[in-house]
Amino acid sequence: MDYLKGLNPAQQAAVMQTEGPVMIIAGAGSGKTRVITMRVAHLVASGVDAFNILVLTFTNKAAREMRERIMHAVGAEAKNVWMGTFHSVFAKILRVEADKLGYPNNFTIYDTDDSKSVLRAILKEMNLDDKLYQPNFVYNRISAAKNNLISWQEYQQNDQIQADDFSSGRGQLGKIYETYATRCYRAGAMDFDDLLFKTNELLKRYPDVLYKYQNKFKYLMVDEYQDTNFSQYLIVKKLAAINENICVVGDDAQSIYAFRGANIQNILNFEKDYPDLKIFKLEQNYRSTQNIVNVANSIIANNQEQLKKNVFSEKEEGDKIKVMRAFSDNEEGKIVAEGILQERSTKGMKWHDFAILYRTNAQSRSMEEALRKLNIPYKIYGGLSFYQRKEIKDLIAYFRLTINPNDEEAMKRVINYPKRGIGDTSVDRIILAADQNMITPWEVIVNPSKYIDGRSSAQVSVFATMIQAFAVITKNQSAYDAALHIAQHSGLLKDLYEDKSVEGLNRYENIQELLNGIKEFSEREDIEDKSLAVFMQDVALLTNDDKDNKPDADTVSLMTIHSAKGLEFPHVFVVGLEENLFPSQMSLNSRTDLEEERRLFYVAVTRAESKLTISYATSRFKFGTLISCEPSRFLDEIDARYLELDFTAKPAPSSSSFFDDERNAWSKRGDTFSKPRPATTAPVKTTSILAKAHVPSAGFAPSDTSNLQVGMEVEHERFGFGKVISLEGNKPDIKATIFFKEIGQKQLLLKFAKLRIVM
DNA sequence: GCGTCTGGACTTTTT
DNA sequence: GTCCAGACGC
Repeated sequence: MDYLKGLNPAQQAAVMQTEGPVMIIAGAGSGKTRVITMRVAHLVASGVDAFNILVLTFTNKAAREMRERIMHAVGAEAKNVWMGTFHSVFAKILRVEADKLGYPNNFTIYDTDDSKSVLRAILKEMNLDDKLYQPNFVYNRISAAKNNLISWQEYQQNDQIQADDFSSGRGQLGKIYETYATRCYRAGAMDFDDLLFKTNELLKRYPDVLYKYQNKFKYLMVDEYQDTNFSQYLIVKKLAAINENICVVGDDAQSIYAFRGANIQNILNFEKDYPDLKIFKLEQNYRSTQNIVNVANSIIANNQEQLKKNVFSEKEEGDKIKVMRAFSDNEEGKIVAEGILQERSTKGMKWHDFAILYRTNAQSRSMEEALRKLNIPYKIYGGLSFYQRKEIKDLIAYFRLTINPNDEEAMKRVINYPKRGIGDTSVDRIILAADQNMITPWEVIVNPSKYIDGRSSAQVSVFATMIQAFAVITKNQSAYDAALHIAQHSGLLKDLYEDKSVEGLNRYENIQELLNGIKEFSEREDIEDKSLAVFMQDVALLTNDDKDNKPDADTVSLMTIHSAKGLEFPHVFVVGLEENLFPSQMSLNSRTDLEEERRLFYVAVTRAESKLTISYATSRFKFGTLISCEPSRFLDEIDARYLELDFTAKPAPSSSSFFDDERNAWSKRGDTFSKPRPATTAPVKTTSILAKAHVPSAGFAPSDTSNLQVGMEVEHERFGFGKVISLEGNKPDIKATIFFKEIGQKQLLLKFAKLRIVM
């Protein structure tokens, strides 16, 4: 019972309660991962076969870390525990059962780019306005439907949905969904949401299959349960239905994926599903100082929807939370970088003790620049992953097509790369012929002369023969030999080799790196089938941190708050605490969204172990223009006694004197952060003299207009002063009718119009 | 069919 | 400010 050592009573109780439904509400930093791993260890130690345990997580990283820790606790037996992300575990099951749903076992997994590309093609074919039907929007709509287990048939038959779509002028969405689903099916492809959607279909249509897995997975555990969507919820519920040995772990306060369909109700309502549920609350935070925990508590207290809990720390009180103000995004970077430099030398800390967390990826730029200037080593997490690089996707597309020749997206990607004289027109003809003859594009490609006229059909045949040859090699040789052969004989390696630019060199190296990765795979002892097809099974599900994973490097970490979930750092900087940025302006329309932003802030704050610094800038570049910013409402929500304000930052010397006015204005302000700033102190933007009817006031700068209200007075660069008469339309496309004193009434799209709010 | 140019969109988060 | 898709010209 070694594993019980060092656990507090609540943690021990949660570990020991192995039978029946269990919910563990785990506050931030309360040793959640430890409890899960020890619980698995305990199950194995008390005689449960590791093969009968399923642990579901949301990220590969969480799964990997947990497996390592369980290995540490119970040894090699840990390998037999089924453990992985929802997507990877059910992809694995679907590979076995795919034929029941009419899919090949070697089905392709379409990533988001593939899905959007399919959608773009469909929108084009249907001749739909891509402003009204933006691929992003359509994708999210279909994704939301799938996550709520609404098939395209149900989508089309649902009166409520249809009414919504028609009233927004997007009546074709149901048809698009249908075509998209059919197209994916034809290509033998599932998108991310399908992996869950189709699993549900499988378990519903085949009770015997359900029964098989219910008996296989006698013990289920779900990490980050607050992030499950309906589709995931139902899979878990079904699998657990016989044994009811289900343990979910989560923290409602850290639910930050509602935008992806996560339903916080899944955790809030868990009790209703399992009346004899045992609930354990882990409330002691072992990570952070009391001040940090208190600040976090005071933030989350502003949310209405939450499970009551009392997170506390018995660590030292710690430093107060420092709030820094900068005058621009660049200056914010500078004071953060300087802060790190100073802290490191005075306290003897390492670079890797620091993390900079931001709301949006775009904010990394100013941070990077500042860090580079001071020669501070850093690493950006998230962002473009290795597998999303163009050259990697190209080579992988060859692999995909070789393994599943019906993979239409892969085909489109490589049929003319490197150039082989099969242009867009030919590709369009191939797809058209496939549609007309009710066959797949690949069937056209293998027999082009039969379906499309002469000119490019010779080249198409050569291409087909090449891919068929790749397929033979892939069947008979190891993953590495096949991959190398494909890279060489497709011409891709040569094409990259000939590009001697810095980026070209880089791309070539990346391909080498991918091939090295495949080589490692080919040399692994623990896998029987070392074919390229097996290597490819998980590739679509891999992300950032699976590659270039060097935890030993001593660097400052930069990442979005979302990707920081589950991590901790001694000193955390949370930057960009400004209205419309954090909380994001997309979240300001509903309480639910705003509460999610607040939980996000909670997550950010609770990453810090001993020191937390928060910063905001009073102006920032957005879409290439300088706008002025208000401090975030979240700052006001923090109990002031935990804060220490540091407004010593000096404006950059190049700035003009208005900054002094600004500073005076700020120093006069009272206890709250968010008092409306006087309009006259807007930062100077040197405007070109396009003014004709109107000369803009000195220091004219566009305000952020996302909160523009009817009745407000505004100034337009050219139209002069006016009053807002009405506002219509939704979020990004709000149209304002403004009556200008000099030129009369005008309608302006807010996202384009550069308006300064006068009052 | 291919290369270059340009207008428009993007900036909320990711398996 | 940057990137990409689509348009245009060769």
